[in-house]
Amino acid sequence: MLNYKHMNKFLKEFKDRGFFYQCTNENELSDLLNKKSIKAYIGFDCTAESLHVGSLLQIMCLRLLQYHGHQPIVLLGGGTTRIGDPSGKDKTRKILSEKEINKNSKNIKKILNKYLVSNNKKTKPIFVDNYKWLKKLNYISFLRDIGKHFTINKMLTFDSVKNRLEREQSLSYMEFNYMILQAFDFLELNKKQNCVLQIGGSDQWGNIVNGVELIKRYSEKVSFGLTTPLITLASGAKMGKSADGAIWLDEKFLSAYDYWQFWRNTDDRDVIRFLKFFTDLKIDKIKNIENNNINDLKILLANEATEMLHGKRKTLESEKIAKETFAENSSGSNLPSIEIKKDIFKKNFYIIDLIIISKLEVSKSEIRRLIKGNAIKINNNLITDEKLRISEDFFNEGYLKLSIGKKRHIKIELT
RNA sequence: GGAGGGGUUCCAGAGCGGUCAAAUGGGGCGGGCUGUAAACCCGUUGACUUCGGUCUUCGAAAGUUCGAAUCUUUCCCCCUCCA
Repeated sequence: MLNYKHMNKFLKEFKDRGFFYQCTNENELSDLLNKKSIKAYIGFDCTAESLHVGSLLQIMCLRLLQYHGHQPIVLLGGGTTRIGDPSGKDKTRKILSEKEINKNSKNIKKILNKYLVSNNKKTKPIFVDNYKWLKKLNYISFLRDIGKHFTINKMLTFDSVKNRLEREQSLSYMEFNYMILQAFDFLELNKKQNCVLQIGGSDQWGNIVNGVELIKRYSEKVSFGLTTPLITLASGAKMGKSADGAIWLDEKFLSAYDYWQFWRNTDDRDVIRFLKFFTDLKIDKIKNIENNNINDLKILLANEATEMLHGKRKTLESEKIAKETFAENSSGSNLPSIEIKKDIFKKNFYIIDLIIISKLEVSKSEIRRLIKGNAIKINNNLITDEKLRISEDFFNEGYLKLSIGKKRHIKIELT
């Protein structure tokens, strides 16, 4: 075991932050990192239009890499997405069209750029798409050059394959090849970019090791693999899913305020862990504040995480809105707002219509249920009559605050 | 190619001629307690409603019947076993 003192700084912080799960050869990697700057890569699937917090840990790995003077390579899996990674999946997933994959790839790149900006040429992220080389593969020569290095015997022992077979779920030949292609990616990046390290989630271990071995056999060169643990929440749920689905890293799908709220609502038990995972705060600093008021820590977490993605201005704004709506219970000048015209009151205009217009709810039945359940408030006054007619009288200084439950609020302005 | 099993509301999974908008669990939502936490308790969870009901759902289409998620036929899709 490596002496902690001599361990490479990047690797040390990687461990201190809880990023570390497995490494193909820790000592050697540490030595190499001590000697020089390297290039390391992480692959991202292009299955969805945006990344969500499930991928955030990987992104933070790349950031940490940059911080320590190494260069991240982001591999957009335009080619492998066409195949589908069977790791951790019970079923073959649907195959995406070319157009979708390209669109996804572009969007994902945009998000990653927010996290990986760098003026330093040496740590500037390199983006590559494996479709570029995978599409050119020639089947016969690929089998001869690459395929010969893989034995079926071994491939059958990998969890991704084994699980499928054990559960008697079919695994297509196409998916079976995924790991070979990923190994080939690593080889390609090793040859072309001199990339010597692949990082990934623990579910990628098998795929990564394959790459390391392929490079050894094919090029007789040493390379490394490093994996991060699968993050589960204290509640046992998978990271990244919430009420309305995934916590997207794209403002188009999830507003900065909602993103901020996601972090603000972190389970007590996860807060310190998440500060280490998802903020740039130094470990020492985190140790110092560990026993601070838990809610202050949550706000800190929310601020740090949101600023990294959405910038300072939107973060401050989110914090302010939150403060106004939760702490002061005021109308919240920065609340999301919509406008309605005075004319609308000429006809009967009920509370239900108001909520429909606010888009906070789309179903009238659901709104009726909410009213019965004491969930609807106007200007902090509980509404119990579903036939309540809304008039100008409800507006103070030209606006009104509509609330559903404790967490959904909107400002409605009269024009 | 042969033999079986199956597709049910967000998910899992009951129902197998009327009492079925469909058990139960999970999840979600709302309320209570609190700290915008956890745990716990309660309510709710197709749409519309003048709150009487009305309309649309059980892979798709057609049919039997007073009446179908439940029966028949055809089609589509998934799975298992044998060759």
